[in-house]
Amino acid sequence: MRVATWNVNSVKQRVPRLLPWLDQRQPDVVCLQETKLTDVAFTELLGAQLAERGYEVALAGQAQWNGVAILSRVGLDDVVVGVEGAPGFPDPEARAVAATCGGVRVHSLYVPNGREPDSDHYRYKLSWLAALRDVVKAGPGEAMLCGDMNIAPTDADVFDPAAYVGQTHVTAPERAALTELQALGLHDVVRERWPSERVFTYWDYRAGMFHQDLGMRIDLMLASAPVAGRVAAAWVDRHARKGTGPSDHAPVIVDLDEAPDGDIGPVVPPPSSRGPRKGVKLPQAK
DNA sequence: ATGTCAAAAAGGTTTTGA
Repeated sequence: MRVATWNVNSVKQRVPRLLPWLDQRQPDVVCLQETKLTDVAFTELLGAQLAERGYEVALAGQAQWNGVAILSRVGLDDVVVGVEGAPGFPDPEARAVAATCGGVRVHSLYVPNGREPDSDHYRYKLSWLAALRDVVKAGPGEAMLCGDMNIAPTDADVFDPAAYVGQTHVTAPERAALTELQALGLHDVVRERWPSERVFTYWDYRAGMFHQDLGMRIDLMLASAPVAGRVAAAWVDRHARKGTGPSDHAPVIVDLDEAPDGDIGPVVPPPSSRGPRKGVKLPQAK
């Protein structure tokens, strides 16, 4: 099962990049953030084209800002919009949707930006993360938190730690909130796969930042242990940040091996019942 | 020039958010 997350920075503007990307990468589950559309407008824009590709869609949108979605072609059950108990700013914002897809509780998350440390928006971010932790804690054991966390977990996740001192995304309270979330048993599967590589998911549009690879890793896929143990690949699709009309974020893609209990998808028959493969010479009986 | 992009209200540009 291939799961991806992508902050598209307006799904309306990104249609010419999103549809070819779906066709090329063939993700089974896609978490989108910053769709910036109401659910009605999203469905009018993409409903038919996603259905054609076999995706069911769970939406938590609003006009103009924010907006998240989950696309799935491996089932989409028990959809929950929002984070129970989370604050608004001051009204609730469209920042979370969860669904069970292929046996995994998938969360598409757009964590508040925080703007300035110690601002109202920053406090909102921290409260929102605390509420998210409580929801995940009460949830099932097979879970993936996917999305734009607006936090760089460590200094290795920003191009120049000195340039970010005193700015949001890197402060100790934000990192502590992320650590508390991960303390529920979640694995940062991209960092675990690439422990000492330069890996970014976001590059500012300005000043040729992408071209110089001056970015941040703020889009994360956090998997509970049973899911993390199935990770076959985990990577950032930098190609999607190139070319004409990209988002300022690249997608993150994680491939999961089949669940060990085999309740995901069709059971492959054992080799003995499948007969010889083409081109394989069997010993001849005499 | 915060070397850009996107949305919306206004307005043919400015404000807000990232």
